[in-house]
Amino acid sequence: MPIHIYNTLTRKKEPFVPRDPGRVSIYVCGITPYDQSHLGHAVPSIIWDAIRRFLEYQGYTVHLVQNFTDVDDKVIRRAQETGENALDVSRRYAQEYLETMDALGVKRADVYPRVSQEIPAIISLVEGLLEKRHAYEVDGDIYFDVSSYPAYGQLSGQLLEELETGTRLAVDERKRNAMDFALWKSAKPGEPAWDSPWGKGRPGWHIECSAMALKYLGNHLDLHGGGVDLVFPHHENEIAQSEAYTGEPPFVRCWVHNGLLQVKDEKMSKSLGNYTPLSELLKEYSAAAIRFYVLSSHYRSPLQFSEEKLAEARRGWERLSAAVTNLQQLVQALKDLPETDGTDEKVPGLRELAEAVRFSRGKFIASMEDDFNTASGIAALFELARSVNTFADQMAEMGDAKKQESLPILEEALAVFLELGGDILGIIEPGLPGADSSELVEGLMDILITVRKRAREQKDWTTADFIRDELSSLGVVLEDSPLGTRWKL
RNA sequence: GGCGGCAUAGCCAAGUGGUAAGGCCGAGGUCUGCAAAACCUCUAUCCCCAGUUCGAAUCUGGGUGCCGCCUCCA
Repeated sequence: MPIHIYNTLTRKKEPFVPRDPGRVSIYVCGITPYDQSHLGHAVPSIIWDAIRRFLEYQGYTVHLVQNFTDVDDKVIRRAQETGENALDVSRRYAQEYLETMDALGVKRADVYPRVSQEIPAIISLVEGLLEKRHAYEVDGDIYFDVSSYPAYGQLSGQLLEELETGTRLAVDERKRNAMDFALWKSAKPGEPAWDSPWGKGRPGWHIECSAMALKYLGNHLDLHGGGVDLVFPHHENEIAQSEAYTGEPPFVRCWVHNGLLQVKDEKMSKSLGNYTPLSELLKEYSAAAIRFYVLSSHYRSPLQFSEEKLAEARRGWERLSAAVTNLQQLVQALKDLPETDGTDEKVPGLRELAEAVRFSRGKFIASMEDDFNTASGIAALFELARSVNTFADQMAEMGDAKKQESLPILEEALAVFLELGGDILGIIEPGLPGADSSELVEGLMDILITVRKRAREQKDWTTADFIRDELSSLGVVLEDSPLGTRWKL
């Protein structure tokens, strides 16, 4: 099955065929860095991270570009409030954004272009549009003439006439058409400005994405992403100006929009002030748990946020996560077993386990191929977790030979978790519990567990429970599984 | 007013024609010295109405409710 992706432009799932075989070009609308990042910003980052990793897993070479709109009304306003230089403000928040995304395990894009660094590309794009009479100048401002581009409205399904009558803002009298939008704004005092053929000024809002996308990814990108709130007017305008400029539609082969994060039925946004900074959330929740929460619903659905929901997601994630670390420990223990001569006897449940491994991998891949259905993919991992746990429960009664016989299948199961849940979704963290603790700690834990084991053998429950309780108060949990005692922090 | 989208159990959430994945919470059970973990069992006919069909959560029409966009926003 080829990958199918829902294309906002056609409102259908379409087979994914990249322009160049084996290579995928992706442009994702980035943030306007004027304040702290919140979960709403992380949603597209996490989603696109998963998409990108999946495409790479499938063998594609991905070229990912994500911009920073660092020259913008809000950045300027913030700078004026704090008395800073606008570019210093955006640089600081852009840096914070990148660090936060790192903390969330989001792989970096190949390029993070910034408006302030791309002025020449923007100017030449505006010049081209003027030459082709898709734009006009009024007092140092340049506007895009929407009437010059007949397909305007194709992405959002809006008709130009309807848009005009529905305009909520007072229309600038100097514009030819109410929907015309600024490509270039003449300089105002105190604002960052650059020289241009039309005097000092700065780019309008939409033009930068076209300029950067065309510059870094060419005239026909494979995928262009962003939140649904950007469909109109931002992406609509991007299409108009890009295609008017290149004369080679389509600018984008497939438009991909994610649903918005909502808080109490409103979208989370800086302007509504209903957000928790990501830096705060990351103190409470692991990156993997946050990713799990975001990826446990489909990317196009709106996602309801609340601490309770995040905490609920974390409980689910913990079970999955625990299943994997237990499996890792089990595989390790089996490898340490003394050599046996093997056995001809059938290992009960092993065939079923092998089947479950095969099924889960297949279901996961098929889910991701079907419009990146991460929710369904995660379900496949849970199903495998249960199969593995069931099998592990049965292993207590097996001899060493049968246990060793099971090792290859268990390793395969582990590989499924690590590759699909780990490498692709980033919700499974490899590494055994306490793997980062010192050898001394490891050694001491072994001693404590052995002492407790001896106490239990002599039914000295007081000593056994004392060890467990004291460790517990230090945050170390002991679990007596049929295959031995394991510990975790 | 216009344009998009959504509506599945107490909660979260998959599922686009064949008789409801998965997770959380809850109840009962198995295992265990106890605990924890794990496993097993149980909990929905899919917002309403009409229609198409042998058959619909899934398609069509009409309602109702909610969200997003039309102004900066991922």
